[in-house]
Amino acid sequence: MTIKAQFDHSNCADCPIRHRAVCARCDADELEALDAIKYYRSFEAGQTIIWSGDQMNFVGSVVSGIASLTQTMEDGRTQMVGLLLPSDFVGRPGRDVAPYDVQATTDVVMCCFRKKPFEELMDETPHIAHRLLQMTLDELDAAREWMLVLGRKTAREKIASLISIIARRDASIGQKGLSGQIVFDLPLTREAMADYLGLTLETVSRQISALKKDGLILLEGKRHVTIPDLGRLMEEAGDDSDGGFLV
Amino acid sequence: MTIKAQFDHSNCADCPIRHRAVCARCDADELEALDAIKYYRSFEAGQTIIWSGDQMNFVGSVVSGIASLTQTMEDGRTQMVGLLLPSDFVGRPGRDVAPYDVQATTDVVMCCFRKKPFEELMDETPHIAHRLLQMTLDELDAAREWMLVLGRKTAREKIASLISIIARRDASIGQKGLSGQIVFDLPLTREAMADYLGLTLETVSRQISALKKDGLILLEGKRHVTIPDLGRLMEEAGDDSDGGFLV
DNA sequence: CGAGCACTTGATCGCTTTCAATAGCTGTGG
DNA sequence: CCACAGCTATTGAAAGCGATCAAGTGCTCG
Repeated sequence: MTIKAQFDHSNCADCPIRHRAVCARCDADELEALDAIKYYRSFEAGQTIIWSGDQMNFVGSVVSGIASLTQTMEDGRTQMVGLLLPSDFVGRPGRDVAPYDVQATTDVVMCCFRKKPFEELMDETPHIAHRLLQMTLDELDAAREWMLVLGRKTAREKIASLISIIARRDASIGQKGLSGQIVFDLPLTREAMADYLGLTLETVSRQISALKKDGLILLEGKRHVTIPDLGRLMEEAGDDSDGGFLV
Repeated sequence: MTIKAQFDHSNCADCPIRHRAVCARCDADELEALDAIKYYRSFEAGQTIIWSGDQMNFVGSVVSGIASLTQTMEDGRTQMVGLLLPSDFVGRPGRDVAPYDVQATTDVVMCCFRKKPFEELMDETPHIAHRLLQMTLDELDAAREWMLVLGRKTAREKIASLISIIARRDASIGQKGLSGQIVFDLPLTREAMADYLGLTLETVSRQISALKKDGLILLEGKRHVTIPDLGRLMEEAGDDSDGGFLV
């Protein structure tokens, strides 16, 4: 069930994702046009936002919270194929049917646009189309980065990769630095991590325990993580620790 | 070393990828503008077209042949993250440095555009930007499809997936039907397949032998494949055999 | 004819999965 | 306040799949 949005963005100027979302490049006029076709929806953690195969009648941006794109095989095996953070875009202009399940991993607020008007708007305003192209290219890069993780990394490297990516994204959104300690909460269950990494949840649990034992991460409870040295963790992930690109 | 292009497309109208490439939607004027900044380059099988980290001074389309995008870890592990077929686009407007190696898997002819003028052209001609967005979204879908393969499929399913995807793409380009027998040549070495699938070349070889023994594929020599029943092969790949989307 | 390459096949090893039991936490109701 | 259900997570033991190491085949080209 959709719960009530806990904040009212009557004004796009106040929007927390204003400068990163699909509308980032829009001028006042364009923003007004978008405003006319937008509405907010909220979802509780665990809810499915869109079912694979469903008719899509909106596209939109994640305003707050985390959602995931998931593919499922007939026999039930699942693979997460995308992690949607605030400002990420959901849906594809020009496509009617959703190819993946979209699920709210945490409580999620979305800024939705009715698809038809959005598509028309996109044809008229190059700023939107251009920004969407940029974001899609970024997602493609992230997907390809992830293919390397899925195809060639060991379980330990996969976990280290995931944790350092979450840490970097978190730091990037919160404008915190990457040097010194990084502290954050894992937004994913062990099972969701396993789905993302192509592992079982038991293996995820074991490898997290191992990283903890080796002092690469500190755990308080199940979810609260402190990274004493991100560089060391990224080495463990098999990345060159200079790789400074933030998704 | 670059070898001489074996055909001269003085005229875009004759181009074999005219209707599928980034220029697909362009009108006569736009085509002329593109024509002014284009040039052809040819590469021999095995050549590296672009090195990861290199300055990119062009973008372009694969006209003929097959190229691959590959990521490499410091210790030498590699993962193919994209397979570029005729009409596929190489390079990213707005980015200077190549993030992946691009290699010619077979002999390749590319239609290149100098990057700077292409970027300017893109800002002016929505047809190009729009088509590029479409193609990028398609590639993103393909990448996500592949994440499921890499993360959750068994070696046998991976091989079956790769062969049926090549078969479908081949049939789509050649305008051949998908019913009845499909006959084609594998454009990849066992090692390249392994790189694509996150396997070793020995495992690839074993699984191909197994599929052959089970009658799912017929082999003549090492590369020439006949698929007696694509539906059955796709079942083996773990896909629902109706999944009719062609990349 | 021999070198080089792509590929195949065999034997063994080890990592991740699978199956299974247990711990810890939260919320509910007696 | 405690007992218990339900959930998430941890840990152990055993099995299986793909990797690794190794040898050998078949083809092309000089």
